Amino acid sequence: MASVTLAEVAEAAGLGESTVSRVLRNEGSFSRKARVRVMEAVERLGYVPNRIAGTLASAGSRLVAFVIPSLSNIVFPDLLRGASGVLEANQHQAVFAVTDYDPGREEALVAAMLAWRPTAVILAGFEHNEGTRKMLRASGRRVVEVLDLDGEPVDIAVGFSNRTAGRESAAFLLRRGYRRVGYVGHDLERDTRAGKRYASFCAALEMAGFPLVDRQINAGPSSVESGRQGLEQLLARSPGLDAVYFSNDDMAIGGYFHCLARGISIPSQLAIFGYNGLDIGRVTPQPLSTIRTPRVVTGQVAAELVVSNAPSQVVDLGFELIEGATA
Amino acid sequence: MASVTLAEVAEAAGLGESTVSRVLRNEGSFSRKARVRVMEAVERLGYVPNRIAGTLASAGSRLVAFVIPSLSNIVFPDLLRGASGVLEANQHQAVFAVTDYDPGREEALVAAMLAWRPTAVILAGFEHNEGTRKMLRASGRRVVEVLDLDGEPVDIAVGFSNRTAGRESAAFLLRRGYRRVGYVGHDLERDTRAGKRYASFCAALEMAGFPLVDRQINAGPSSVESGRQGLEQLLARSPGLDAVYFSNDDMAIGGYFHCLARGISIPSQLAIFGYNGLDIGRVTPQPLSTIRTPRVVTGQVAAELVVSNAPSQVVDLGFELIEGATA
DNA sequence: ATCAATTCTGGTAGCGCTGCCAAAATTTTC
DNA sequence: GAAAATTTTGGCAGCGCTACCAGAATTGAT
Repeated sequence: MASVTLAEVAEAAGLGESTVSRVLRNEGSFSRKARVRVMEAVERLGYVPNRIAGTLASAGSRLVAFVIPSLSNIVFPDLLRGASGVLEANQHQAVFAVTDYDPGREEALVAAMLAWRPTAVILAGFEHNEGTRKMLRASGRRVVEVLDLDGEPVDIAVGFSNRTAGRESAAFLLRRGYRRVGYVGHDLERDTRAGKRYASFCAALEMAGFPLVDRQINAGPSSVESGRQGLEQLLARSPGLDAVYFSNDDMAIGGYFHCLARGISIPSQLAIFGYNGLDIGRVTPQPLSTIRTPRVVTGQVAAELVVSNAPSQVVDLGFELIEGATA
Repeated sequence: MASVTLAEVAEAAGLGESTVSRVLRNEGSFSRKARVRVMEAVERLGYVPNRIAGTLASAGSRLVAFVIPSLSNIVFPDLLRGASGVLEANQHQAVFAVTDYDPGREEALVAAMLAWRPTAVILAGFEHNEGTRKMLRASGRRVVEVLDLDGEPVDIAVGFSNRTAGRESAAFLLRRGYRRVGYVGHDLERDTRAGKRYASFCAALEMAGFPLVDRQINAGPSSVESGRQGLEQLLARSPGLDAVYFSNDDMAIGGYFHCLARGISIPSQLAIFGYNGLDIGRVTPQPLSTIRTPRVVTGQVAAELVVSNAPSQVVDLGFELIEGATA
């Protein structure tokens, strides 16, 4: 339990603590001989440096905190995946907490994270409590808001515009000639990015003179199952639709399965359009029409900006519209 | 950024540091008046406790470290999801790092994690470098090895037996009358749990007198796409198969899509069996035959054992065979 | 009012490390 | 070989907090 300390290593190596510290951090100057003696002692004693103490002494925690809404939505594991590679390569660690789309929890979790004096706090989108925002600003930490661009960043923002994505999705469907369009989605109050896509999608349809015909919004998180049920419910009510926009690809794949099961032919009877560009959508018998978002890259870029202590900025990574074969 | 310290709060509240500390931790005794004065000062100054310092002083980091092979395989986000709820409810934080199925990286990352003196280290399976195991044992930290049961745990193990899963999958296919069975999988060297399932699956087939006919193992991680391609390659070589076992559900769904696209009727022409029990498999036009593993619960149980400082033990959470309609 | 029991409070020594500085050792220069 | 320049080294304060303990304040009993 009482783990080996740097002082013990110094003792064993017959050197001063500062010399050992310098060798271990490979910083400042020391002789070749000192390095060998230190390494030998470290090996022999099984010394593992204590970063807690190191951080306290030097005020730089090399911890990057992620406060994310969910882990069920693939978006967030992808984000973490992109970031963790970059962080590990730069001797940083990722800490995370899950808010479950609850701004109150988010506030509490941000406070808990700040207690670790992280290099940066990375969180999803711009919709935070005023308390959260205030804490972040007062913390002196770097703040990166990711996966959205439609809002006023605290410090850095990395992502893509959900409003633009919604608008372009509508434009695409209209270009393809669809006129009786419906929507199947999950909880929009909580997932504000999905909400933004929905709002601008509807606005674009309306502007073109073909407003949204009907929508089915199911409570709870997005899922394949919810998409399948949602489409079934929507079609029961509005059988005349010629296209359906889904809140994301999980939901869209669910809708796709519903059509397969019911023999609804895609896209001639019904067109399907998603959001995210999941791998699975490329391998379905008909590739899914969707928008591919750079989720992993968002994580990478956010991590790079943070480890390099870049200035405040907004990075638009854009997205790619995948025509696919379902719309 | 010189953040507010406890000493400043004490000054502002006109109290001693120890009193403030006690109030903030809600421990030991202090008057109602002291609490009010402290809270007022905290609020006014925007004080955020420094856990780094607190941990150093009290030797209990309330950090739980996850060292996992991947974030692309849904298994691991599910594990983290289960754990993070329990940890947050108990004022712990999750830290994680991704090894990419590389034991050398695992060793380095475990060392980096131990530098934070976490309450526990949670890692996947039993296959670690000798150095990793030695470090873990010497660390005095709790160690939880998850998602496997076939091995010698360092401390605690929580999960299910991959060998049993492989064996039961084979038994199921045999019971259903399949005799010419193939396998489509991803990199087995690296994903040792998939390797164990494969080995015991084959052994069970052999014992029954119907050894595996052919297999297609593609490099790289598991994915829907890899499953689809793998099945195509396998069938090109061995057209007479009547059932295929996939290394997991992602792969199996890929195979399912291949059959849909090629008009191979399931299960009469070809049966498909997966592993994991992903949600998506329940919603495909024909529900996927698979084994459902308690991934989220594994995370919850691991976290609970850790925060309650439970004794060393092995927890078998079992799994459920889902008959589905594809085999 | 007095004394004991109880509650509350503050001073201070670390926790293990890094940063600073001065001292010691080594190398270079003349 | 002495002086100057350079490299290497070690001592110690202090990062912000908690644990420990002694002392002050309050309460209760007599």
